[in-house]
Amino acid sequence: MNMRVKISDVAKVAGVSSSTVSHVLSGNRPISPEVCLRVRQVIESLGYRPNYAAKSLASHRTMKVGVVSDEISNSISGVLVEAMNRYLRENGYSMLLGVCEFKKENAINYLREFSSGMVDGVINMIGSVSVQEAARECKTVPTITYLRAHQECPVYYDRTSGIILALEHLWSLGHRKIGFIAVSDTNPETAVEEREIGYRQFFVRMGMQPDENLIVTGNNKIESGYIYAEKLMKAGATAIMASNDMMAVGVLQWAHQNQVRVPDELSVAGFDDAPIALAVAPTLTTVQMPIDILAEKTVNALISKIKGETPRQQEVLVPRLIIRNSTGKVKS
Amino acid sequence: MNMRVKISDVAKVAGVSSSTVSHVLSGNRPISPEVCLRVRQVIESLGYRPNYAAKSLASHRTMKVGVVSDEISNSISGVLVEAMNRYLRENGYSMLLGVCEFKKENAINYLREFSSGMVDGVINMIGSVSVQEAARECKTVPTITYLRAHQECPVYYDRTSGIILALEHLWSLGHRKIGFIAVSDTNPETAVEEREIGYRQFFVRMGMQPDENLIVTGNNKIESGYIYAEKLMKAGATAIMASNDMMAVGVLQWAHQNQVRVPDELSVAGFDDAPIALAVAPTLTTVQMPIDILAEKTVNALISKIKGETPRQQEVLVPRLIIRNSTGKVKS
DNA sequence: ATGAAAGCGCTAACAA
DNA sequence: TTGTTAGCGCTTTCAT
Repeated sequence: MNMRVKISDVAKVAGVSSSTVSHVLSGNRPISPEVCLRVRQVIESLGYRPNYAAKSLASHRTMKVGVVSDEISNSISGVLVEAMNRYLRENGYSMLLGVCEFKKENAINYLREFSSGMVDGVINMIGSVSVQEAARECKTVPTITYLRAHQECPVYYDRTSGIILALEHLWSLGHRKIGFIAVSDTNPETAVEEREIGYRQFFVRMGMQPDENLIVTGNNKIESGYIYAEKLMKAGATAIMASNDMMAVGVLQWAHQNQVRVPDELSVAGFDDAPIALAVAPTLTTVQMPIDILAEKTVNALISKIKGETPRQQEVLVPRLIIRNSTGKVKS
Repeated sequence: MNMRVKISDVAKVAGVSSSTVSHVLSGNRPISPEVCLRVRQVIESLGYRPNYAAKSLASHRTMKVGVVSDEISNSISGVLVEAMNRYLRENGYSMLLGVCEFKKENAINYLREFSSGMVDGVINMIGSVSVQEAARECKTVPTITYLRAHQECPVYYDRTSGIILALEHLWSLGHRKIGFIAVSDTNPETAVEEREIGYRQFFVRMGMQPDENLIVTGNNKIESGYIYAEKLMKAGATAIMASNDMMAVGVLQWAHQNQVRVPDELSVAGFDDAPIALAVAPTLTTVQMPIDILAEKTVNALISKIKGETPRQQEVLVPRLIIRNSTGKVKS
């Protein structure tokens, strides 16, 4: 092992005690200016850096937060993780990221690993891990599960009304036969998938029976949109609402490949407002996830929890519709 | 602080010494089957989990690798980070990720933080941080800088010949006026941007002077493609080669908005083969980064370095052209 | 095959 | 304002 310079070395050279050096670094006890300066110079000249493990062992704090996510590239979760990272750093924390690749086993491992003194708090973003499971695995380490209907989650984002917002927009453009690409993943906190509920609710509210031929279930990926677009068109859809942007992009791709003009012959709407919504042509009308707010509130909630403050009541965020170029009046 | 169960508690209940428990866990000393079983049962029933900080303080190992990257969402780096994460875990390491948001200051901070006993090794993916700088900040901690021409980097990927590959393809389709969107970011290890070199080299090889009106410099983002597409078309380009996929997507977007049909009226090629290359319509012809191989070789090199093995010689990977639907014969 | 005990490098309570 | 010292919870050498 490399003989690194330690706090006692600094103390010796500076002619003070280790605890003085420690306090110069932490700043939580008054130090005379001269001593402070001298210690800092010695630290500089010796190239001293505090040992992280020793520090956290002694102080019972790591200033680290563990985040478990299924993926980070090519999806809205990456944007979210980046935003959380930003807020964590603003509060002096570093992020330890566990990427699980949709394997629950990985997620559980990360939660266990993280909570054995590795971090001060955990953010669980894994859809298949419930609030209770996360809390159980993390034992005494403060844990926040991201975006669930469950009371203990600091923020919740109402996907049901998000879908309704988009459907109202399509309806106002004259669309009546609106295809819907649902998703099967239901999180453990809600019995049924919220976006599909929104779809069904909307049509009932409009005095219509939702047409089962216009409802298909995808896998959140581009391919689902591509595959189901044709089926929905054949079923008479003049517009397609997808449960996320990736599947909406798949629909656009199918349309392009089959000379179906968007939005003239087919309107397409997505959900999330992922970066890709702006990259495709035509740009995608979509329901926006307020990523920054979600990240901030989640991080803040965790930090309060770490500090032992009593949690605030759950906040419910209202979705916003972003109208771009993939939706238009129904063809007459 | 929470009174967590520690190794001595397990030892007491199991009627053995702490060191025996430790060895049951690590497996690096023979233990009698009965003792082993008893200890494991006690561990289970007490819900014991080793304290991470104490472990690394005593063992001088963290089994963690720090990765510094500018971004993770919406770019090829996220895919790469995910791939590295996979290989690291296969080797028993966890990843500590530092997202720097293109601020060099953040990068330096992460490198310093990581190398103060927080990780066993560091992977530097920040373009503006040179091999030397990274090594300096990380002191005695083994460090690998990702994808540089520099000798000490385990893999290198020849972008110059990658561009030439794509240009040969366009040339064979009859294109002679090929616009090029370069990028200004040059990494500290190479004096000039390699992709631009490739472009210039190609035309010289074809016995032509590269036309300066057909060369513009973008910022790696979609908007650059969008902005420069028009300029390059006006300069007579029948095809546009972009230095990355995002800018190529910007060109597609401009084309779509201006009723320029791709590839009938304009061919477009990108670089990287980011996920978005498959999401757009038409799908993008591009030069593929061998992400998985790059990730594996980089991770393996770091792990060897951690183990103190002598580094192997740098490996140079050959790019591959992926022909999709955004390139076609020049219009006659 | 197992135990005893000396640290790892730091923080924080207590003393001065 | 500063120093002394007792741990933090584990690994690992040395003994047995």
